[in-house]
Amino acid sequence: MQTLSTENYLKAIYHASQSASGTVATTSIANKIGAKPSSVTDMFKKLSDQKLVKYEKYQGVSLTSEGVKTALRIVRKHRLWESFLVSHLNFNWDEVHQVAEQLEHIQSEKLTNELERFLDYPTHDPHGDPIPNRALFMKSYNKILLTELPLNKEGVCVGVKDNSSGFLRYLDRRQIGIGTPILVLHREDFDQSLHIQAGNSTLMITQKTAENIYIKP
Amino acid sequence: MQTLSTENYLKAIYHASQSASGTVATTSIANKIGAKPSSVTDMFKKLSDQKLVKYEKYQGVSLTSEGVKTALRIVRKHRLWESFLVSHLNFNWDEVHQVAEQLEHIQSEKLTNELERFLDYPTHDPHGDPIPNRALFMKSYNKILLTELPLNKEGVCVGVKDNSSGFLRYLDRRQIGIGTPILVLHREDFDQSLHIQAGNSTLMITQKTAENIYIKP
DNA sequence: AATATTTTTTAGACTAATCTAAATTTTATA
DNA sequence: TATAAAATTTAGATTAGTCTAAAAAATATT
Repeated sequence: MQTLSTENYLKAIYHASQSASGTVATTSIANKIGAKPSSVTDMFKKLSDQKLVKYEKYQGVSLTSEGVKTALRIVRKHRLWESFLVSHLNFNWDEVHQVAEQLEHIQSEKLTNELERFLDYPTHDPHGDPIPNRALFMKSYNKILLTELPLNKEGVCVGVKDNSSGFLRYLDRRQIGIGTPILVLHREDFDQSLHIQAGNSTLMITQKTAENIYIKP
Repeated sequence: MQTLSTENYLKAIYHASQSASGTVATTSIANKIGAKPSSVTDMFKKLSDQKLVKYEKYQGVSLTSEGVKTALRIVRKHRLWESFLVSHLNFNWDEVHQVAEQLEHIQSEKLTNELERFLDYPTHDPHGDPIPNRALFMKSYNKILLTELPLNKEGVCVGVKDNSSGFLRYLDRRQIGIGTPILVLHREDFDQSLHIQAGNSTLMITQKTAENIYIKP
């Protein structure tokens, strides 16, 4: 049985190892968790004793297969709860994260599985991230960044890289959301900004914005 | 902001002061919480510093009005979640308590209020206990124990005193639940056992059982 | 009322998770 | 490759919540 703290570490290590390859560094987890590197080292040792991570001094950590399973169980709960909050409790996609951070720690397999059934087995959460099923298996779209979408090729927004509520609310104002059809009309050579058609409206977005939007071509 | 532990103490004190009058004793809380009396004393001091309880050495505690409010906020969440689990997630009334014990600590006013709306403002949980509304106000039925229901006077089961899953499953087997119409056919002088009509079936129940069933006459 | 029993509190210790400051190792740079 | 900088670990301290054992107070009993 994990504590709240160990669950948060496992999840942070899981997410960190998704973006970077190889092992995960102490400081990167310290930043994610909001703790000092020395505390992270202590926790790495503890998780290593429990065989949830492989840890070698000064060499960072990687999740064992048991560690991955534990992390995925938490990710599964997090994303199911986010889906519930948006679909039934009138939460906006930029409001769900903080609450789901708490709900993901509730221990009850029945609860998780019944919630999944109630939601009719969703495959993706409100940010477009895939939801692990009961067997902890998930398939993600074959997605690209909006910066990589060729000119005049129709695509659909299927997710965002940056989940911060600032960015999500910005997208709301631009009327861009999961499922919005997107077409790149022009790419400005000078600053890589894009003129796009999003749904019915035409608008300009910066390179930075485009780097945080996932597209299914 | 309360911790998980202080919230559990406040709730325990609240429930204890519902049944007994006057102040609540150290040992009674120790038993409810499953902690040693010395730990309870420590916590009483802490809660007293926070002005959530009135505490005098060797004299037990009572909740301040702020303490009552905090406790009721937790009770509200507990009962709303229990209602949700039964009405939408296929939980039986004997399975909800343990999960609700975790869910009641989730901090999000929006979540609580939206859940209440989603459930269409329920007034009672699956055990017949009243749910405090947003203003923390609740009204309970004018209920009596089944032992007090006069012979041949029609009543309806509106709650149970003992919420243990053993008792609840026993009632399930007898097909007694919230809303079941009950009529006392005969009261045995010898051992105070009752012959009752519950719904369509006639059955015998012990005094102990009758003492744990609430009836609205 | 004196004594015995029970309840409650105090004192001191323990664990998990954190911190700061110092020491060590790795990585980058001149 | 030697040195500087950055990352990581160790050592020791802190906090919240708990415990045990002993002391003190309240309550019950003779």
